[in-house]
Amino acid sequence: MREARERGDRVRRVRMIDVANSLGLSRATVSLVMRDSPLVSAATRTAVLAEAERLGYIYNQAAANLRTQRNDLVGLVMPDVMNPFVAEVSLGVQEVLGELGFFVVIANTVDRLDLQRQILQSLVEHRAAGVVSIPALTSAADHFTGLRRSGLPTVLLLRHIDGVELPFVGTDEVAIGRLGAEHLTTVHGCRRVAYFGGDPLASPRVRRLDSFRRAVGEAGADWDATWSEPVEATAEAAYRRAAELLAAGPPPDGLLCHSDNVAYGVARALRLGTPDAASCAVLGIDDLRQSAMWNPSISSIATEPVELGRVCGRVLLGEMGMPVEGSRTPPRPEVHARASCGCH
Amino acid sequence: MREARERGDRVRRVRMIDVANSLGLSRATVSLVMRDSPLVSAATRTAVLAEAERLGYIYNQAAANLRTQRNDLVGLVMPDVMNPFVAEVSLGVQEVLGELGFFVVIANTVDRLDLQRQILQSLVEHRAAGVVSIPALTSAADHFTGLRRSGLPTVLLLRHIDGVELPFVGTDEVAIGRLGAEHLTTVHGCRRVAYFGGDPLASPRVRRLDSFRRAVGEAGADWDATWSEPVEATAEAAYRRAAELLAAGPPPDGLLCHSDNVAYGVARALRLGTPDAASCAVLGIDDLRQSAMWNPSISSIATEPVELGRVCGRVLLGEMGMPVEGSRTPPRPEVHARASCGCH
DNA sequence: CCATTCATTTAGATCGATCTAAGGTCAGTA
DNA sequence: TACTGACCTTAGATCGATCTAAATGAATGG
Repeated sequence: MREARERGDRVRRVRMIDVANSLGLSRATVSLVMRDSPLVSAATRTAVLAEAERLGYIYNQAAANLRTQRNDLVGLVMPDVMNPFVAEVSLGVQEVLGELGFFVVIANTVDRLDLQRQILQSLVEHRAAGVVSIPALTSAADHFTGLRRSGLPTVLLLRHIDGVELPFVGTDEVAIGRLGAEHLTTVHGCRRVAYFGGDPLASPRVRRLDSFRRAVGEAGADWDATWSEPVEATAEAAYRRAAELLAAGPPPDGLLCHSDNVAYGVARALRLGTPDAASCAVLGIDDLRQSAMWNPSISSIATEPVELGRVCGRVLLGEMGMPVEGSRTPPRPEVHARASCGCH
Repeated sequence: MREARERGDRVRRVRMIDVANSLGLSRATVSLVMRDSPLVSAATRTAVLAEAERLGYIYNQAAANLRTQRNDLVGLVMPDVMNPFVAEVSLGVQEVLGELGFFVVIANTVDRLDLQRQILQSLVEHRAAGVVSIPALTSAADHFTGLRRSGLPTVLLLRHIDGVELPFVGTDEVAIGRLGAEHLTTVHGCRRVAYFGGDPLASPRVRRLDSFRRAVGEAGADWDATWSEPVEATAEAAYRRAAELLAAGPPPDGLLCHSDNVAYGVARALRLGTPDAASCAVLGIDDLRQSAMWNPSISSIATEPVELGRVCGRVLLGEMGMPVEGSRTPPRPEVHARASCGCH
């Protein structure tokens, strides 16, 4: 054992050439075996694999990456792994790309620009095969010029950044706004409504709000600006804000919430309030799996996050110049009506 | 522009030697600048950085990794990014390791052994700096022998696998079981209790169940075996099972649930059941942020997932032979009493 | 029996960085 | 003048794979 070890407990690495020498073959042949090339004979293949196993050979990706100028790493750069919606989207991306042998990893920016910059830089320097980025909230166009120049195939997901010439995949915010307005006004006859919560910088909020407000106006219902102020998109923050507003006066009779998480907090505040508060119709967005379990069960506009992730994965494959099968259009949102809007 | 491009639109890579030649310096000097070495003069440093910027130089990590036999990649291999508890743990791990310049990424096994094997193999071949693994449920000891042999610094998290000689970090399951039993029997005077839900293979369940059951016996309360059967640890599955059991007869008067997610489903079933069902005390485990928002608000045994992640990160640093500051002992669990057990 | 084809194998260059051991400059000192 | 040490810079070997173009040997065909 002595000569096999050096520098303490560190084992001397076994390389392709060691496997080759041990069998009287060349590195090239061993390399072909490792890459499952059809060029080598079956006999050689089994001999090489057996010898590699016996010697404890471990393929060195760093060396291969250097030579081929390629890498199987695909980065999913997201601002919040705690958010069940984006977590679900990641499943779809992983499904599409993992199947083709890519090594899909998630990197968490925690919505911080400095971390986002560092992570994207790292992916560029590692010569990743591709990147899917849900931009941090405060991102500007020039945070992505480096990425663009590097030529690394990139897709922006969910949050659109004006002025960035990179492919974008997101939910159909216009449809979401319209669906929400229709459901609240036409189905439930709400006369005064608001869009509750979300960060003012988030592009989905801006677009939904616009479409929602227009559709509400067309239906002849009133717009409540106070209840439509931005609020951090967590259940706790939504609860606190809704409770404050309730203390100041009665709520609108219909609320489209920025996300199911926001709806949870709003529903709690309404339930603990006056009886007329409890009659306010609440509609979430995302339809998280938990929403059906809530009390009251939360009505929500479903956006099929997993399929959205698949679509995103396919668009990225297109960017990487690979053949793609399947839809590259985000799924159509639809209302899943439950108790919180008064449907059951 | 013509000579700068080749093969369609692909720009000829700029290398260190190009920067060096352009300034009449050697590669070595440029390399030192890129690594922020104190050996180079301030004048040379600024000149090199400016020229690198001008030429559009991008550092090649693959080449550096090959030469140094090192990599700043740390893999967090987990079975379910949708689980808010493990997502929160990941924040702690990332905090500790990210601060030291490691590139922390999350890889999702979806609790599948084949994907887990593939991901761990990939990390070994990439010569990652370290791995934190929450093993897939059906993992056996021999799924980790390859990892061990490779010498890649590894920490197992949350799920213990018998016979694996790798450092393990997890919540204090014995304390959780005891705390749960004490709260239900001593504080609320429950006479008949059960441990609800969780996968039979999950090591936390086995350990908690053991400790919980013993403490329950010592307190003189009865054990309900039917309500203690394993159930998939999702709110939906817990709801369905609890509803089934309720239809067959009255529930115990105290339930320790495998997780807050499970408690959500159980609480819903109890609330929709008979009045005596609603009086059953429910205690979750993990204390997710949402739990305070639930109706009824869910009492839970808090395990400080972020701090647990930090502890895990520190243990991994230790494995990598780096100096470590801070605690390497998991935080002590404590009961956060709310409405679901009858505290408010 | 030689030319041709096919299947398999290979030598040597190459990817782009870092490391080692040594070299050059220059000010201060004996 | 020669020596010393501090400071900065560098030539050449090296990491471990893949690629290109060519060699090898066996089988086939005329």
